[in-house]
Amino acid sequence: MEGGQLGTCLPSFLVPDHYAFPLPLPPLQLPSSQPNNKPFQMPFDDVQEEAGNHAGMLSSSDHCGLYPLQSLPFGSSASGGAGAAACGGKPTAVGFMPSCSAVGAEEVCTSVAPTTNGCNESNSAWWKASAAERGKMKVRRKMREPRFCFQTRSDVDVLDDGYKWRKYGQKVVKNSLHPRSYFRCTHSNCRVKKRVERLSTDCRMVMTTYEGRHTHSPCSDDASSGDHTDCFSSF
DNA sequence: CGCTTTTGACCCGCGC
DNA sequence: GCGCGGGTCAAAAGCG
Repeated sequence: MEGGQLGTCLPSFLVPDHYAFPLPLPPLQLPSSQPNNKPFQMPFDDVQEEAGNHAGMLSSSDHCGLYPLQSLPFGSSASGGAGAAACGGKPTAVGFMPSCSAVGAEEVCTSVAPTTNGCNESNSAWWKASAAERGKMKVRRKMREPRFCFQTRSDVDVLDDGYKWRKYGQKVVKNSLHPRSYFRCTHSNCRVKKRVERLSTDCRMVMTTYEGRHTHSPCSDDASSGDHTDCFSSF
């Protein structure tokens, strides 16, 4: 079910060192048959504006396939047409902002669960909470995890980011032609979730949203991604 | 047989 | 308070 092989290039330059990134940035790799993939990322957090500024420094560094979404309408810093300029020469990215409005305006994370404490509530399968634990779930819902979202042009819905995911739900959302899929990291004590959805404006574009931080390296899950250790160690 | 996916139901937050 | 919509649960089915 996973997509193509992992990439080897990690855009660590996108991440401000003080920025509480939700998870090690996945070395996403799109199917090699899609040379024109132009994924772009968009950090979601209460420091997103700053993150955006950092991202703005690397407009020319697109060799890794990831680049910022400055055109997203978040905050006052988002200027409507900036995207076109920021993404100039990257036609696949420009023009998909529209439905991003739902995303861009969407979540701004307000709480960042401590990486370690975040998992101490746990059991190997925290989501299999008993009815008695539902109360905790409610609280958890309010406390949103840091999120990280990006879009890619790909034929496959789920990109292989080196982690192992289990699908736990799928839902048709309003104003979207395609259902949204919900995934959880299968690793013990890891609460990271991922949402995958194709844009209604362009079915080739896949919007992926990560929520939470991985408490492990992708290598521990998937031996095939062992050669990405170096990339992740930078985090 | 164990793990994953599917899918309808349920829960909860939010806007009106 | 009510309805809507998003997110999650959990049983059943599918798959290797």
